Order: sequence, then C-alpha cells, then structure tokens
Amino acid sequence: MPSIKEVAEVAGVSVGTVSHVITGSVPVSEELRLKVQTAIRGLNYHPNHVARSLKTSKTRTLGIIVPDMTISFFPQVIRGAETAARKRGYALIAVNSDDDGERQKELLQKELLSLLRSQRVQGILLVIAAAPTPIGQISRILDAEIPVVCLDRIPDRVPVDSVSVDDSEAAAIGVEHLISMGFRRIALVTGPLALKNERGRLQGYRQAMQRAGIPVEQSLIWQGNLRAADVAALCREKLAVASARPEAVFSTNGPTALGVLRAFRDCGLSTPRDIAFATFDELTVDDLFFPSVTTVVQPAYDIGFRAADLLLDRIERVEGLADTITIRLTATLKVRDSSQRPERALPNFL
Amino acid sequence: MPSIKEVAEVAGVSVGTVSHVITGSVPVSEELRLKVQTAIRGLNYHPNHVARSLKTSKTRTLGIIVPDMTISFFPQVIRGAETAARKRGYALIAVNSDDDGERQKELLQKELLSLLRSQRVQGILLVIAAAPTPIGQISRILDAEIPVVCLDRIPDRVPVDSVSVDDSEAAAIGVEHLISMGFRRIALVTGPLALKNERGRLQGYRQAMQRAGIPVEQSLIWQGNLRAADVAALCREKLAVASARPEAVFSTNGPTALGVLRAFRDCGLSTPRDIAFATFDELTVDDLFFPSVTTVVQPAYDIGFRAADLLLDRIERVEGLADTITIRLTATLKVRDSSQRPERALPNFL
DNA sequence: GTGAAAGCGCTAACAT
DNA sequence: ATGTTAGCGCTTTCAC
Repeated sequence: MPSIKEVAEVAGVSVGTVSHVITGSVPVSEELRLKVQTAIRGLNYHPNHVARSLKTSKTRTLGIIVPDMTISFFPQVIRGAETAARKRGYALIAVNSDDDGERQKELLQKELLSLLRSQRVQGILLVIAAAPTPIGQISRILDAEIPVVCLDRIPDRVPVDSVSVDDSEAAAIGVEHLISMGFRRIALVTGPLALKNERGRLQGYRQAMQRAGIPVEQSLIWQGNLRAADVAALCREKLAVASARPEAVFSTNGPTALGVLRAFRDCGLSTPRDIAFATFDELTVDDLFFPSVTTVVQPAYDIGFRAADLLLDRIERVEGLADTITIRLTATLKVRDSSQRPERALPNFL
Repeated sequence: MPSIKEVAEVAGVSVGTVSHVITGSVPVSEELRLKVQTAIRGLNYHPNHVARSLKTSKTRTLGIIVPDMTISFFPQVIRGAETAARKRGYALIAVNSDDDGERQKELLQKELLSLLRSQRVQGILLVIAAAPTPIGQISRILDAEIPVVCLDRIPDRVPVDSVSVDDSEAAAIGVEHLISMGFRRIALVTGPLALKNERGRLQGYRQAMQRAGIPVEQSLIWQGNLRAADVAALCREKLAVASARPEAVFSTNGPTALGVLRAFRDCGLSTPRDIAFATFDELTVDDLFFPSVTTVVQPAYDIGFRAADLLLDRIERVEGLADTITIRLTATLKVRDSSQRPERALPNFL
C-alpha cells in the first residue's frame, strides 16, 4: 500500500503539502491540491489510519460491549450506535462479553476491557454483565480516564452516564394496557429484585394499579429469576388453584416471559382464551409464539444512538454538560393477540 | 496512559527489554522479567496496539461487511467470526452496508471499503450487497491484495474464497421433508433467479422432486422477488383457482416466505389445515407466526467461524491451500407446525 | 541476555 | 503557501 511519501513524490510536492490537502487544516494552492488529488487517485492511496492515530493519539474509534449480539435487542443498539458514531467520523468495535464456552465470565470481561484499551478506543459503550462485581469493572475503566456510557443495565451506585428505557414507565404502559382491556386481577412476574431494572418495573406495576384504583395484592407479585425453567415451576404452582388465578399476567423480561408461557402450556391454559398476557421486552426468533405476544418494546436503536452521541460529546469535551447525564427513553406498546379479551380470541390459525 | 518507556524506567531496564518480555520473542532473565511484570501491573500498562500495528504493519484486525446486522442471520455469523478471530488473536470490526437512509448504496459500499482499508484491516469478510456491480467491488478489494472471503452470497464469476450453505442441498432437504409428509403437488416460490443462490435452490427443488419420482410441473414454479408485497400479489393470483392449488408450498428465502404467508392469509387459507408450508431461512422476530413455520436453517455461526478461519489461513499464509477455496455447509431442518398433515393441525392455541 | 537506535506513516509546529 | 523535521510508541536488528 502506498504511503504519503509516494504520493508526495508522484505529485512532486512535500509530504507536508500532501498532509495539508488531506486534513484540510492548512490552505493549499488550487494547483498543488489538484496534483495531489490526482496522485492519490492514481496510486489508490488510503491514508494510514494507524499512523495518524499514533501521531494524534486519537483513534476515532469507540468500543461497545454487549452480552450477546445474537439477542435481538443488541444488534439494534449497535446499529444505532454505529450510525451515530459514523455520523461524527468514528468507527465502532463491538464485542460480546458472554462466555462462548471457554472462559470465565469475569476473566473475559477483563480481557475485553484490556483489548479495547490496547486498541486505544476513545470511549466505551457498556452493557454491564450480570456478573458479581459490575461496579469493579466500571470504576476500573473510569479510573483509566476513558469515557464510559452505560446502557440498558445501569449500575446501582456508580455515578456514570447512562441511557436506558424508563423501566417504571415501561412496565406501567404494559400494565395499563391490560387494565384498559378490562382486567383487574393482574399478576406480575418479575426477575430478581436485586436488579435495579426489575425494581423499577415492579414500581411501574404498582403505580399503574394504584392509578386505576386497583388494590395491589402482594399475593399477585411473583418474584422469579432469569431462568425460564425456574419461573415456569413457580408459575405452575401459583396457577394451580383455579379460584386464585389472575385474569392476566404481566412479566418484566424476556426469559421470565418464556417461563410464564411455558407454565401456561403446562397448566393447559390458552392465551388469551383462559388468561391474558403481556410482557416487557421482545421475545426472540427462536420462540415463535401464537397467539402473538403483546409486548412493551424498548427503543433499541435510539438507545444505541443516543448513547454513542452522548459518549462522543464527552470525548470531544462538548461544553456545558452535566457531571453525570442520565437519559431515559420511552418504551412503546405493541399490542398483539395475547392480551385480547377472551371473547375476541382468534378462532383460527394464522 | 503509560508507555513502554515509563515501564522501562520504573523497572530500571531498557525499552528493548520490556518489549522482549511482552512479545516473548527474545529470552529475558527471570530477574528482569519479574521486575518488568511488576512495573506493568503497577502502572496498569496496556501495550499500545496502534504503535505496534504501525511498526509491524499488522493490525491483527479483520473487517466484516454485512447488509444489516439487525437481520437475525448476521449477528450469528458475526459472532462465529468473532470467536474464530479472537481464538487466533485477532479483533473484528463489523459494519453494515445497507443504507441507513442517507447515502447511496454504491457510495456507502465504497466508503466502507475505504474505511476498512484506512483502518488497515488485514482481511475482509464480505457479504456482497444485492447492488448493481458486486463484481466491481470485489475485484477492487482483491486488487488491493487484501484477502477476502465471501459469505452467504457468492459472486458469480469471480474466483474468490467463499463459505456458504449448500443451496441446492438445503432446498432439497426442505422439499424432501414436504414429500415425506405425503405431499406431492408442491409449489416452489423463488426470489429472482438472477441470483446464483436462488438458482441453486431451484435446482434442489428439482432434484428432490425427481428423486421422489414426482414430475416437476413448470406451472408450480413461481418466480418472485425479494419484496414481500410483490410475492404476496403473485401468490394470491396463483392460489385463486382452488382446483389448481398445490398441497404444499416451499419458499426459498425469508422475504419471499413473508409474501407467501401474507397471501395465505389474504386468501383465507390456514396453515397447515388448508395448505402446508416450509421455507428456506429463518423468519425474523418481528413476524411471530402461528402455526410456527417449518424452516431450513442455515448454520450461521459456523459460516462465520469457518469463513474467519479460512481468512486467517490466507492472512497467515498457511501452506498447502488451494487457489480458491469453496466451503459449503449443510443446512438443518427445523420441523415445526406449518408442514404438518392437515389432520394433525393443532386445534387450540399455544 | 541486554541495550541502543532506526524507522513504521503520519501530523503539526516551525522555518522559509 | 510550501517544505522540513521531530516524534507519537513500539519492534527489531545489531552491537555488546
């Protein structure tokens, strides 16, 4: 690959001049600029970004760490971030933090951070792993003085920029929809309430119920975890007594939703004929359900876009930014079949 | 961020020695190595990959260009490629070639190539865009003497390494399944036969039918395109006459499948009660169908993994490789509801 | 086994 | 407006 030197030779100018026309930082006469541009095209010259980065100590590259980009939410986030980054002349390196079978999760996290550090990314978009010490991870990066924006999962007591959906509002949207469909005995199935997100969603449920004047029954709040099998077992138990059965169920995340649906099936319950259902978070391709499931969808692309934009503001030291910026976006309701009134249940396929 | 020089100072050795312990290319005494390692940890030093790349002109970075990573097939491919790359110490930059609304497709392609060239990626995994001149793109890269492996979509008359599914076999698997379910009048809905892949799948259909001794009726081969709406219109027309209606339909790609399913609905046909259905390629999250759709699934992760591995073989000049390597992987059948016998159609939901 | 030094390709400060 | 040059952080030859 040709270097700037060769371009200079071919154009009959100095390397400085070539650099000047490339960066545009210093004016160059029409005549020489033309010569240089011709030489560039003739040689099929592409500026060596590596050398430039070394010189300027600016790689114009961002990193994004997601648990698993085969989970449909994340590619959208990445795409949003990539678009925002490219708009401002930055590239994006995406890496998966979930174990691919070999490494310890903790170890892998460190490796990835180290990788991105070595690559000299100028900022990191981070979806913290559901690992033991997320706080440790983050403060380690913050220590390195490389800007970080957290998305989706927000660490509990670390002051860090973040972009995510408004959990409380999102859950409320879902529950309010169920209420508007005429259901009153609505059960909530949550993941571990140790997670901030989950607590937020629980709060949204409470608010929606209270706003509708429906008393919140503690017996209808079922705390599960993120493993579908466990949740299914929990729900089977709760659903066993027909008389105590809720009219509708709202679940606060994808894996939990799968557990609930499995329990419905195991109990011989059909949706929405026997029980209505809605959930926070889109389900994955691998689980094609019918009736289609009413879902509170996160604005994944926007989350990525806004996060990258904020990160770049930090990197480029945009003036007048608050110390810690927290962006909360609004989720959208996708009404599908599972939350319909029983009498409106589709009688046929497709 | 500390540099190798600071490490050397702290450790009381020369930068050369530090470099030697880092790369391991030159033996260093136990004593000094320990000192160096201590200094590295103490300073939280991370080797500057940018500088190393400049010196060695090896970035240990691969690029992958996919049309749109929010299409579920591609994240899996990328993940496979990332895993293979990381196993051999390489990083991966993924970029989307589909227009995000602003740029011309052709232009964007060039930009991306230019971007990756500037980043000095050592090899490119390429899913060619369904653009006018894929051949132009590729030969331009090949000219630059940077190794390329094509995946998924293989250009027609360019000698280039490639990894993809065996289209003919994949289609045959799907059609044979329908035959094994007892259907004989099986229609085929294809995308544009200008595409090599589509022609391969047509061939697979023919073979499967012939092997089963079923005469291929030209009137049951419906050539559509990649837009669901068009395909739906085509199929509505074909399905209008009940007497001429096939017992089953196989479609050769995702968008086409959506068109077919839409036509079924429009014609009041239920699957599998009125007509059986199977397709090549998994459908996306956004289209939650019931009955669930029998699908011939591509080994997406493996395609990515194998492609990256092959690319790295090229980059590292592994001996004894053929001039052009063509890897064809086998697809898998996922039998779901849409291809069942009518009498076995599920009578209830979920 | 260890260190000194050249140089990868570029930018930017400086000299002209 | 143009050219010259130091130096970004590292690897690697080559002395020692």
